[in-house]
Amino acid sequence: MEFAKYSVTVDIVIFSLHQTALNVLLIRRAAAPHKGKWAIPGGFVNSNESLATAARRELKEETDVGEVYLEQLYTFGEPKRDPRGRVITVAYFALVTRALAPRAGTDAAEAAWYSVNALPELAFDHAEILKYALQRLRYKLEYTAVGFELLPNEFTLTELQTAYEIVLGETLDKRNFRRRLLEAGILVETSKFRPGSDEGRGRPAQLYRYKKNAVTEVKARRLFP
Amino acid sequence: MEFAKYSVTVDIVIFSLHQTALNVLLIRRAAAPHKGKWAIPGGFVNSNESLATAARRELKEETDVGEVYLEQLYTFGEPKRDPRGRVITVAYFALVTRALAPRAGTDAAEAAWYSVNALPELAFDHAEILKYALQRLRYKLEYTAVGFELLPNEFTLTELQTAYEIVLGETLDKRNFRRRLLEAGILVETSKFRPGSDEGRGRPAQLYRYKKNAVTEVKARRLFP
DNA sequence: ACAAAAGTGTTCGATATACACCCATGT
DNA sequence: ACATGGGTGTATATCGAACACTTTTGT
Repeated sequence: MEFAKYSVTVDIVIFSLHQTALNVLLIRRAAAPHKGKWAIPGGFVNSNESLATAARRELKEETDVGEVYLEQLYTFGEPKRDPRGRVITVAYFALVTRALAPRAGTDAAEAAWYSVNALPELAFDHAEILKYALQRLRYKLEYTAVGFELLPNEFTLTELQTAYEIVLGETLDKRNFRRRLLEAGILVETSKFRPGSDEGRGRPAQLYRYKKNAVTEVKARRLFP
Repeated sequence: MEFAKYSVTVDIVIFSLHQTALNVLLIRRAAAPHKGKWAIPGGFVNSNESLATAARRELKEETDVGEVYLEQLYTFGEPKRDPRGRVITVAYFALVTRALAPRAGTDAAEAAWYSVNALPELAFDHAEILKYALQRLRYKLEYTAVGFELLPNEFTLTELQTAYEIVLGETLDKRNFRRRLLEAGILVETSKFRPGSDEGRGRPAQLYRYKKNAVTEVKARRLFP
């Protein structure tokens, strides 16, 4: 074909919860351009793999996770966004379940979790990508049940509520929260209990799991109006 | 850079209303591959233009429209989706205001509007793209006020309601519809009236315009729950 | 006068919100 | 016994759904 060809990358905004903040995984660039600056992890798409496969591969390179929630976000393709030449990036966002030790990939000097409330200056147009991802995450959380993806397999209702509160940045009413999630029919109660989290004080909380495919089931039904 | 490069195209799902059906603009391919098959219009991205600019340019090549609603939809990049080699396409969807005579572009033998209820067999993975676009349009219509983009500048409330009914595929209550849209504060009434549409019979209807930026204003407030 | 389409309010049920106390456990 | 966090119900306000008649015009 006689038409111009461009490099294509996938960049992945990886969200996770640590303590009381929503975090994103960033890498410090080991090479030019923007050497030394923090950036969203990503990489070039191989010629035999689909975009989603490339995203999943990059995700594995950065952090040891099994199944994760992964969704295509938006494609950024301004002509000058990369000084090396035209690079079109398909951005994804991922939700991972806990603070796994991040690995520095091949072209990264370092990898670290950053709270979304205290981000460093970012390379390329990554600030824009991240802003967009955050907006989408908040939006999705209100309308669907992706919140679980940020928690381990089994969790207490308080942990789940806290996760929602951290991401949405507002407090929620405990009774209303529990009623809504239980009535939505996306939770399965287990018979296990976990002792109070603060030094074992307090009444043990029941552990729940979520139904697989719950995310799609709840679609279009607003969870927190 | 030492990495593989790929062709990048933009494909645009152009929606419009004709009479009683939601239509899409399709072109018949003049060249291989899939010569003679119907396809979504699109083309290669030039090296100096952004993705959105490329989409807008292609849109103008296919149909003479001024301002239109244009939104990035999704990026499709399966390795084998185009037999010529790896082609990644950034799909957009557009809403245009009336049935402008479509023009056959450079690589099209023919262009025509097709009802989304009676589509021909489509080239490449375009059936998938179109299905996705339709789903997104319906979703957007419920949550935001994009419906106007399918109508001329001035319209009657009945016309607007009909547009919603056609796209959503269900009938709506007249009084509830009017109340909701008027209360949403996105309509401006004009002092003009249009004589009854069927041979001038019936009471003339008041014409409305919509506020610019209305689409973003209504975001996140569900219009038809 | 009649046919055709525009326009207009109210009632009822469902759902969201606001709110405070008792329960189980560890020390 | 007390400190800590888990768990539960009800009353009120708001919003959506259902529903039928009057008005204006052309013929």
